[in-house]
Order: sequence, then C-alpha cells, then structure tokens
Amino acid sequence: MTTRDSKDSDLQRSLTLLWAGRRRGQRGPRSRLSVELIAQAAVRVADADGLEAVSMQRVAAELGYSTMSLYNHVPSKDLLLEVAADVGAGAPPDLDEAADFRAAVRQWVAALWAGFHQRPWILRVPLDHAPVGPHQLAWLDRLLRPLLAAGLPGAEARAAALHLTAVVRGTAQISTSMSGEHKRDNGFPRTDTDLAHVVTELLDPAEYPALTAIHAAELADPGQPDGDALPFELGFGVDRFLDGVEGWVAAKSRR
Amino acid sequence: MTTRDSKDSDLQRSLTLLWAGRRRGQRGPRSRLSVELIAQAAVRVADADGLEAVSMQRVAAELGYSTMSLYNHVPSKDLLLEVAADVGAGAPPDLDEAADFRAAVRQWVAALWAGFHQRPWILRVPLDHAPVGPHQLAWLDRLLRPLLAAGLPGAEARAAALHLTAVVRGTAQISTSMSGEHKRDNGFPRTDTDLAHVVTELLDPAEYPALTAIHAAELADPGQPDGDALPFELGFGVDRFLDGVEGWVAAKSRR
DNA sequence: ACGTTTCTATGTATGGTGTACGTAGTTTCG
DNA sequence: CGAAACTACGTACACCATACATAGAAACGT
Repeated sequence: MTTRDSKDSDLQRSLTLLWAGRRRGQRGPRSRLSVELIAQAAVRVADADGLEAVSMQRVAAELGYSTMSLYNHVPSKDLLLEVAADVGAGAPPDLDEAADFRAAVRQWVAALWAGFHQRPWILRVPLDHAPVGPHQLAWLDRLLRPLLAAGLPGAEARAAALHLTAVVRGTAQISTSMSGEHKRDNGFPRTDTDLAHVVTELLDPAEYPALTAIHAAELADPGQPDGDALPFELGFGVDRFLDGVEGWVAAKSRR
Repeated sequence: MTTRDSKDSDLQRSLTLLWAGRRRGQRGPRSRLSVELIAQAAVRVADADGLEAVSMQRVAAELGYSTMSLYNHVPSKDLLLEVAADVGAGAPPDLDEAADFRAAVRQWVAALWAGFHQRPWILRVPLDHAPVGPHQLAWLDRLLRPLLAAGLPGAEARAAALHLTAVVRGTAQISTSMSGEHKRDNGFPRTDTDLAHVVTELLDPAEYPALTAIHAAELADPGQPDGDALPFELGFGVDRFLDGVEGWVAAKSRR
C-alpha cells in the first residue's frame, strides 16, 4: 500500500534473505554456496574470534572461496550479519506448558540470557530494523504464549514481551561488556570486579551521594546461569516485573 | 590489590580520559586541542551524519586539524567514542524530590528515553566495560536516589536501577532501529509500520500461533515522548515493574 | 637573553576494510 | 549443439585506523 518504493527495498531484501526466498535460476550452474552456508561460516568466525574478526575475506577464507564470491549470495556485509545473528540465535526452547506463566517466563528469560552469554557477539550486531528473522520471531512467539495465557490482552502482551526482551538484552549487554566476554581473542576474560573501588575513589560524595552510599553493598556472587537460575542482578527485576503483571491481571479480572 | 596489571591499563586510560586526569606537562607548547574539544567535535559529527560518519579524519577536519593530531590527546578511536558517548549523554535531569518515587522514576525514564531518541547513535557505541563516565554515573546516581528513598536496600536498588537502565536502553535500541532514526543522512526516517503486514503474510500460523493471534492488535500510535509521557510500549512495562517494587517494599515493611 | 628541553602538529606509510566492475568459465535450457 | 545465464574470480578503488619519524615552537633553567 503505502510502502515506500525507494528505501524499503533493503527490508525486502532482508526478508527474502532471512526467509530463504531464493529465486530458482534456470540457465547457469547451480552454486555450491548458499546464504545458510555463508551465515554459518560467519557464526563460526564470530564464535571463534569475536564480531570484529568477521570480515568478508575471513568468512570467504573459512569456506575456501574467494572474497567476492560471497556477493553472489549476500548483497552486503550488514545483511550477512543480520542473517548470522538470526542463525546464531537458534531456535527458542520449548517452555513448560503445564507450568504457571511465571515459571514459563523465567525459563524463557534464562534461556535467552544463557544464549547471549554463549554468543556475546550477537549483542554487537547493529540493529537496523524491526526483528524479522525466523528465529527471532520464534523467540518472540514463545514468550508471547505464556503472557497471553496469563490473561494479558494483545497489546499488553506485546508490551510485556518487549519489556522482557529489552531487559535481557540490555542487561546482557552491560554484563558481557563488563566481563569482557565479547572479545574471545583476549585469552581469558577479565571481570571488572574491582572497578567499584577504582571509581568510588574518584567520586565526589557530594555529587554522587547515592553511589557512595551503595558502595558497601557491592557485588554479590555472579552466580552460574545454568538451568533456570538467574543471577540476582537480572532475577530481581524480572521477578518484580512479574509481580506487577500478576497484580495487574488479578485486578483486571476482579473488576 | 588484585588488579591485573596487563590488561586493565585500558580501563585506567578510560578513567583518566573520562575524568580529565591530564598530566601537566612543563616544557613544550600548550596544546590548543583537548579531549573535550575532540569529543565535542565527534558528537557534532555523529549528530549530523550518524555514528558511521565518525572517523578520525572527519573529526579532525571538523576541528581544522590534521588526522594524526588527535592521537596526541586520545589513544584510540574506541576511547574517543566512549568519551563522546559520555559527553553526548549530558547531565541527568534534577528529579522532583517532593514527588513519590514512582513519579520520580518515571521522570528519569522519560528523560533517558528522550535522550536516546535525540542521539540514537549513543546506542550504537559498543560497550567495552562497565560504565565509568561522569555523566553515566550521574544518571545512575539520580536513579538510585528515589529507589533508595523508596526503601530498597542497596543491592536491590542496584538491581532495580540496572533493570530500568536495561529496559530503556533495550527498548530504545529496538525502537530507534525500527524507525530508522540511527541514520540521519537518510533524509527522512522511515517507520516500519507496515512491517507487521509483510511479516504476517509469510508466517506459518502453526509455527507462530501467538504472533498471528496478536496480529490484530497491532501498533497503537507511537505517541510523543515529550515531558513525562511515555509511549505505551515502554510505559506499560515500567509501570508493571514499579507495581512490583511497590508491593515488594510494602510486604517487606509489613513483616 | 639564550640554549636546551619537550611537547605539539604534521606527513608519510602500512595493512586492513567493503564492494563496484569486468571477465572467464561452466552448466543448463531450447 | 548452440546460446543464454549464472557462478566464481581478480583487479581496482576509496576509505579506514594508526605506527613512526620529523619539523617546529613554546617554556623552562640558567
């Protein structure tokens, strides 16, 4: 309808790329390469050496092809990264349907959290438009189910899902950046545990009263993100949010 | 103490850069350039043409200096971007102290949200370690105050602040990327409003039941983020979270 | 006042990047 | 068996961050 002809072509290209809308060429030889193969190679490189290491040349070398061959299947590096991020995300977990919606949501959050820690580079892929990858949408769909089942109307479920996605994404961004997980070449990751000390020595207590007040209660254990366990830094907020949602639907049904 | 000597030098450099720990050289000529001037120029470039346009050459040109001159004041582009992001964030607003903590927090959220929409490029600056910039810490401090005043103990206040920061950051990332605000050269921004349609036409309802169910309730008005008004997509989640926090402290004080 | 020291700003150079373009070769269709 | 069409490749270009050496000017000690 009102689709703008000039510039949404890149979205269209993203879509056809992500959803494998490959044209069936007739005449020429069939390519042994494919978007999937290229994306998987990119994922492999990113896993090994971080997102910065992902260059067209490196990916091509990984596959044993020349650099420019990739451009027969992928229009640009940006698009490739987008596909790689979706591939790297993988399929969402199947949530426990029997469980109450809190448990299900926590399960989802834990899985996404674990995923971001396993592939921190996904968080460094610049977002260029709304999520339209099959895997990304699958994750979203899986989260929406328990929210809808809990009694939230569509728009609110959408907002709640956005909230949770944003929380995990944002928290993981901060968390992984602090622990230096985003660069794998670094050898071992370095945790900025003692950062608090360094900073609080510089801070003027008059200007940053709350921070200096907090200073004592610093840094509980990081905790292991295995299973459904969430680290306190993430779990507290999620639990408070779920409290709020619970109260909201309860109040609504009571009325 | 246990500071690792090999690799936290970059953190140290970040700190001295961000906190203007300039050594007072004696002999040579005083430089007319400074970290602040360079960072401001970078901000100007990013405001005008987006983060991708920020190159050392461009920033130097903006100042009328040669490219390599910048390296006398800034050790690397990464560090420069970090400083520019902090400078671009600016000082946090003074929150209404008289107001209840909900109003204060909403005020803070609205301000940060507005800031991210004004300078979307800040969200594209890669995070390399914990936030240590003066402005970033000032924002954090301002948020912690109402949370502490509401009765949260230190660790929980910290977690809540992280939650809120992550929410605004993550939501803004998705939101600005959807509307294409991150690239200013583009001419006018393009909203992916009709994205939902495009996608839902491709989706297999069997695999994405929740998404197709939602499909009807799509896209309320974006709303204007002026003053304390939050768009629904952000406000709903924040309000539910605040509900939860409120209930939490109430339950705790009752016990 | 002067020489010496020391820092600034610059120019050059290197290895990397994404990708536009032309071309050779090969596979499949008519 | 042509002929059409597509793949993979090599070359080339503009741009990037930054290592290094150099020239020059400013401020200090005398």
